Amino acid sequence: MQTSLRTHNCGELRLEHANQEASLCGWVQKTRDLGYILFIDLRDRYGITQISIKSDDQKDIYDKARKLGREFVVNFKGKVMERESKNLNIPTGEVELVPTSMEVMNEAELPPFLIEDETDGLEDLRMEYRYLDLRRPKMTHNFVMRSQVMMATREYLNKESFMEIETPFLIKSTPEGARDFLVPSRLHHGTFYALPQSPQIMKQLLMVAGMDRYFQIVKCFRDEDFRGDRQPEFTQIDCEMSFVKQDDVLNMFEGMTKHIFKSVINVELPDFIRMPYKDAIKYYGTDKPDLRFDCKIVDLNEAMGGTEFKVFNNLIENDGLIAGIVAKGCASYTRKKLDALTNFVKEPHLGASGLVYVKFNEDGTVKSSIDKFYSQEQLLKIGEFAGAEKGDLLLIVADQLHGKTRKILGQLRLHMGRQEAWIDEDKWSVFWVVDFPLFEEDEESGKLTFAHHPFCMPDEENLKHLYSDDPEDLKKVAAQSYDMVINGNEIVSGSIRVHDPEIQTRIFDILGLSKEDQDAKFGFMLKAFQYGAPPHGGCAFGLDRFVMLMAGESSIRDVIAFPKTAGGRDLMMDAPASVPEDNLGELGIGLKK
RNA sequence: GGUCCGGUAGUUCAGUUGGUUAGAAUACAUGCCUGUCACGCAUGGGGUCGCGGGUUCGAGUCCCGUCCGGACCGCCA
Repeated sequence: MQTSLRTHNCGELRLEHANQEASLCGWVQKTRDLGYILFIDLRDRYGITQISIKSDDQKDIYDKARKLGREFVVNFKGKVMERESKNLNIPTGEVELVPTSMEVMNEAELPPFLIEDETDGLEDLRMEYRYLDLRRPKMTHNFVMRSQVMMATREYLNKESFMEIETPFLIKSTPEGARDFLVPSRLHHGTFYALPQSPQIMKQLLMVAGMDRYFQIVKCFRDEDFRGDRQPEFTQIDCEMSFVKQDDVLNMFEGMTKHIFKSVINVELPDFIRMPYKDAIKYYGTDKPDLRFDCKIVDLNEAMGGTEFKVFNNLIENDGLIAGIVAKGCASYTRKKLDALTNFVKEPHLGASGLVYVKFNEDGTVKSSIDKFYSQEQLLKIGEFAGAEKGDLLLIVADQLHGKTRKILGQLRLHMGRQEAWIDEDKWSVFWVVDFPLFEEDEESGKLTFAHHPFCMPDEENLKHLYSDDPEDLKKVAAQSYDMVINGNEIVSGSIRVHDPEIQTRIFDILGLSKEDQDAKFGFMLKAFQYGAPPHGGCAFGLDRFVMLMAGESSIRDVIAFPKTAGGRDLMMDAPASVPEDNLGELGIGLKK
């Protein structure tokens, strides 16, 4: 760490350096003046080192140092000494620097919040003074980790012959999915560039261009409403490979993920399971299950019939779905707790009509909300069917729509997992979900849309169904697409792509895209495919979320250097902002009054 | 686009049916303190109660509007 201003950084001095001369530069985090002695915590990116100044030994420095304010930038030169009383909580805690000289390199205004791990500032204030927030050791650590993830990515992909190629940010708007950010063209009034939502089409064209293996750590832009975990601009590790089948892609990026985990946080991940999409939905009610705890959804239609309970009988007759989860050890739940769970599933966004509970008490008795309709024996049988043991609580949801029942139970499962602390925070759940459907039917409207994006290759087995006009046949078509799920978060998404212009055109047709639209939006792509497109596929990692999980943070804002608020504002530079009317005129734009 | 919560000292918050001089903690300043590391003790300074309008003898408090922040729904192939 030697430079012309310092010999060491603030994180590296140890007992072995005792009695050596050292020069340290950093920020004053805190001073503790005991009268005869003054302690200063000097901080930089690497850590904190204590400076110790006695008033009788170093009167001049002591008097000057007492006037240091928080966040002053200071250089101390002196001798490293073993401390009289050590602080084993920090790596440098066995030594301190006893200075023979002090230079204030820059003074600082009093910062608006405490620049320590446990800050008193709320998020908006931290955003406005982001450069101060980033000085906090916790934040610094997140960005060290982010950098390491990017380095490990490049290291791995470089070894595997991937090329890093930049693709343009000013492209054509192709509103296939989310809203585009638009950039007006000054030279061609009335026309607009769009910022890419992802380099999807460009990377496919790079495969047509014969680049064979491409990657890019790249910003993507989406002009949707934002959330705590969603930003208008975010970073993807975007990857694509030629002459591959699905397994090749899965193996490659499973390897990369293991490499990153090993080199950044020293975790050895076991081989990833590959869970069919259908199973994910069936057992966990979501396409991104958190497998750090078990608790699968159990279908109960065949166990719940044959009684006087009309609600369930009707559902069984009409092919509805009754299903439940077994909450281990929760039979002792009070009325209040059960009511809270009922309210949870009844919330509008889940919309359950109710929640049935069956308590399998430790003494062998059974208590349920459907005691009126089911005998103890019947309930015990149902419990056996569901795999519930003494002390367990069976929670049952039923709805005509299968998808809805499973979604509710999936959410309830997660809720219980958090509430009962079933999730082992030291554990990692990393695996692939595969065999997504190509098309998805909205259960309420019955409309057919693509589940992933329209460039996914149908699986070979069901390719023939693609040319059927029957929606039921179309729904059988699976896509060669896959997601990597980490602790219940979709971190990677990818597919084998369509490289045959005929199949691509057919998929656009099915989606109801007119020939004119196809030509206007994707003509250049369809044309390129006529000039020898290789079979290819790839994926994209959501870097922000990936780093967030590794750093143990709950918001991607904590791993993005200068993030925006939920309203899409940058509080530090105060963007977006208005521009002078002249500038708009140049662009051929007028504002609505 | 919708629903809800919030905006009071540098900061985090409290502030009773509308009623004297708007409080606490922390931060800051000054002094004291022989080893602190959340140092301790004492004293002190610090407020356009987001902004605009209204009701009222009187508004931090009630009403309307507006701006900002947050949570959630829709949206996010």
